[in-house]
Amino acid sequence: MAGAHTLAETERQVSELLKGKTIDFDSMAVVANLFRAASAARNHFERTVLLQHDLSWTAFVVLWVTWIWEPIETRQIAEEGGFSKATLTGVLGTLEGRKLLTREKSKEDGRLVLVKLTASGRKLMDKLFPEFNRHESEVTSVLNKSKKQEIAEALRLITNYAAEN
Amino acid sequence: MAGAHTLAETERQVSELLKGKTIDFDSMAVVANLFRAASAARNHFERTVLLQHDLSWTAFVVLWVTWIWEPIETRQIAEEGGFSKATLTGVLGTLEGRKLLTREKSKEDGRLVLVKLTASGRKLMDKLFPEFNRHESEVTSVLNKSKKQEIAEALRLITNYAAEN
DNA sequence: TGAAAGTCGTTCGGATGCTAACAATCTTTA
DNA sequence: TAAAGATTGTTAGCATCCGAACGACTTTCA
Repeated sequence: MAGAHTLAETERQVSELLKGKTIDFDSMAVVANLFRAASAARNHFERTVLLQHDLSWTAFVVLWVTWIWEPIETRQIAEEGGFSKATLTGVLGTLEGRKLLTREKSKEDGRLVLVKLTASGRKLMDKLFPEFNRHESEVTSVLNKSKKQEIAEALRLITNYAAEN
Repeated sequence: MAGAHTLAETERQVSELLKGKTIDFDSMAVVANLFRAASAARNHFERTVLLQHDLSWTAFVVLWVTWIWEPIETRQIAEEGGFSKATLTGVLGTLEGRKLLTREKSKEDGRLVLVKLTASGRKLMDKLFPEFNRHESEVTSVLNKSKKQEIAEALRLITNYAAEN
């Protein structure tokens, strides 16, 4: 990642290509860097913590959300994780096969499926999450505490806007 | 997207699960919201601007990078876009089939392939990018100008760190 | 009450993405 | 110069992901 060209060069080229038309460069920079950062961070986590536990990114997110909120309905996992329910079905199958979690029909509503971690899954996350969190600290170590809080809040605003429109 | 639980609830649960162990919540919030925002924004762009032009996210990125830097080597497209060269080969095939760009062997170095937009591809981007940029403005409209610049810079720092480690 | 509408998780088919292996080409080295 | 090594784009095989259609179940409402 980390494009070979600087942002300034990119802006110069874009304004050259669109002479006359008005472009919002500040917004362009936010969006471009948002995707770069997410992609680079995901690659970093996959290469480091996740690979040694043989977990894909999505599998980790599923375990994380379940670990925090179990018992949890599958639709909630999909919503929190940001992927489709079709994708989730496959990942749940894999993780269930590895005995890291269980699926169980809800008694109150026969349409729902409840997901829980197994003892083995819980043991994994007790070890894995602190490890993952250390890498989160590393990756964001270029920012101080108040900056982190600002960024998190700003990203949350973007998420809310984009999800609702 | 936009998880059903608030950040505060998540933090409370995590600290309950990991009693005694120290967790860096500020960094956790940055990373969690980074992925939420990227996913929500990408979905938003795909639903709105990209769908009506029958372009996938990756296809759009390829066109965008090529539009700005043509003629450009394929390895540069992959680097700027953040995907593998194998992925790029497929997307280039699709876009070449739709006559939006061309591939051409380099004369200086027989291993390289140079990519250019066709007149039709250039016409598309002249129209599409301003449209896309209006949506970038919208999605980030919750931030003022100086905030946008801060966020962009912070994300760039994260990208650089993650890409190098 | 009972039929229509809504919601849930799963399945299916297809698109997308990656790693590893490969052939073509260039560079290095002795 | 000739062989070994490095680099590039493509291919093949595999995993992941999504939208649409579906069956099971619940809710609505007349």
